[in-house]
Amino acid sequence: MRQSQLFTKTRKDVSKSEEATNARILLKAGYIDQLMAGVYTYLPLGYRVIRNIERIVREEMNAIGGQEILMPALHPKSVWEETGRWDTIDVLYRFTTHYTGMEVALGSTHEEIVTPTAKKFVASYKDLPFATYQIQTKFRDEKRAKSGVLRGREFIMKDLYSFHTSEEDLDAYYEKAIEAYHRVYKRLGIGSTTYKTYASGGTFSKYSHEFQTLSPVGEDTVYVCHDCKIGVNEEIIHEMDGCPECGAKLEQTTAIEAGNIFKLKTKFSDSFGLSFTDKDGTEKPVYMGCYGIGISRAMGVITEFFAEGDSKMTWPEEVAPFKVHILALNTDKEDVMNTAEKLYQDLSSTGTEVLYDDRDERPGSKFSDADLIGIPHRVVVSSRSLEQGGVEYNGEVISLPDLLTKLSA
RNA sequence: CGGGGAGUGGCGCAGUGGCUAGCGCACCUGGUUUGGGACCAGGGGGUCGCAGGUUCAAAUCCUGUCUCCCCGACCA
Repeated sequence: MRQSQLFTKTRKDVSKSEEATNARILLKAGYIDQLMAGVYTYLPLGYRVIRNIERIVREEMNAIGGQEILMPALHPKSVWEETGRWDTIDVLYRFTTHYTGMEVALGSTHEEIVTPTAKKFVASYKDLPFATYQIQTKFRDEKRAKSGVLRGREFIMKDLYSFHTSEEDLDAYYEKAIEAYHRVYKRLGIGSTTYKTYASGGTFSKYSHEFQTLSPVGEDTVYVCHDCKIGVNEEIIHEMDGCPECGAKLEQTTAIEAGNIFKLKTKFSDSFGLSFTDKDGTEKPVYMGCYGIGISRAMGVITEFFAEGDSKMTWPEEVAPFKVHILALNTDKEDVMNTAEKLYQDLSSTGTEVLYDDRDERPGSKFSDADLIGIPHRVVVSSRSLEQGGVEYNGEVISLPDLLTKLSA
């Protein structure tokens, strides 16, 4: 894309009252725009990041058999009454419609929706197991939205639900999901600091698991073993005598919750009467699991991890809005513009995603904007580089053919 | 929801009762510039969050209200 055509611009300043690094970087770089507390528009650059995160998550969910669907965000009161959660989830947006006086909710999670749907298709052990997921906007009436996109009232989330004939089958799938989650975080660039963390199982089971990205700005306190890359959530630390995997002493730190997986077992199956007839002819409840990843929060976590101050950022390759950023420095020089244009065309024709800064701006502005936007590969085309026989990449001048070989998709 | 801070051109800010509300950035016109956010000259853009009150006079004082940010509590 030609940067001159991008309708957003970078901003030199954002309000000093906004302290969160992810918010400052993403606002300054023109990735997001705030509508109200905890509610943001994803602008072209930001939405490209969101779609890249979604793509990675989709690929890994598909790899463990997840079938993608899209459920409603608008829910009738009745399904939430079935589980008794209409009155107990305080973050649930509830309201009465104007015309019909019907009471409805905006979805904060979707067990109440997916379970009745599954019931319509599950009758026999032959119909199980399966897993289905969606990537959708969730609504949660947080008492206090904060930290930029890390805790919003409206956010994008992937939620996968699995359905099984037995607890053993659920357990086996749960382990597969853990591996898939590790692959997701690795591809997001935060694999090395995202630890599987033991957390309270709530009413469902002994433990659930979170995926916690270690961060000084994290709002969760976790106790970690760096050798095993395992953590223990604050709420259950009293039950642990050390690392649950190797027994070593745990170190206290802060982290951002990047994912959360639960064994729901039969809690929701029981509420909705989701059962199947087994081989022996007896009726049994379906075992369920649920597995969440905050997509928009992941964008914030990645920003926090890769930002340097609030003016410099480098996106990991797979999530970056573009792979290559071409800066044409001397816009009044025909040979510079011709070379940059050819490079832009050649790279684009191989499928490489390129942001081409063709704007009539001074070099300083272009460098500053590029630092902020954070595209991982930067190519500088200038009179100086052409005199030296090529373009600049990674601090050295290389020829166009060599560059194309390196950066072509 | 408790505590704190803040709402003033598009953005960031200054302005503690008294001229026609300023500054930087951005924007428009002309010119000079071009390797780390250029410079000169000229120009446009504001019911000072909203509502009420006090006063000869309110961005400024008082009351209410809305909103944003931070801390805490909360976070199926």
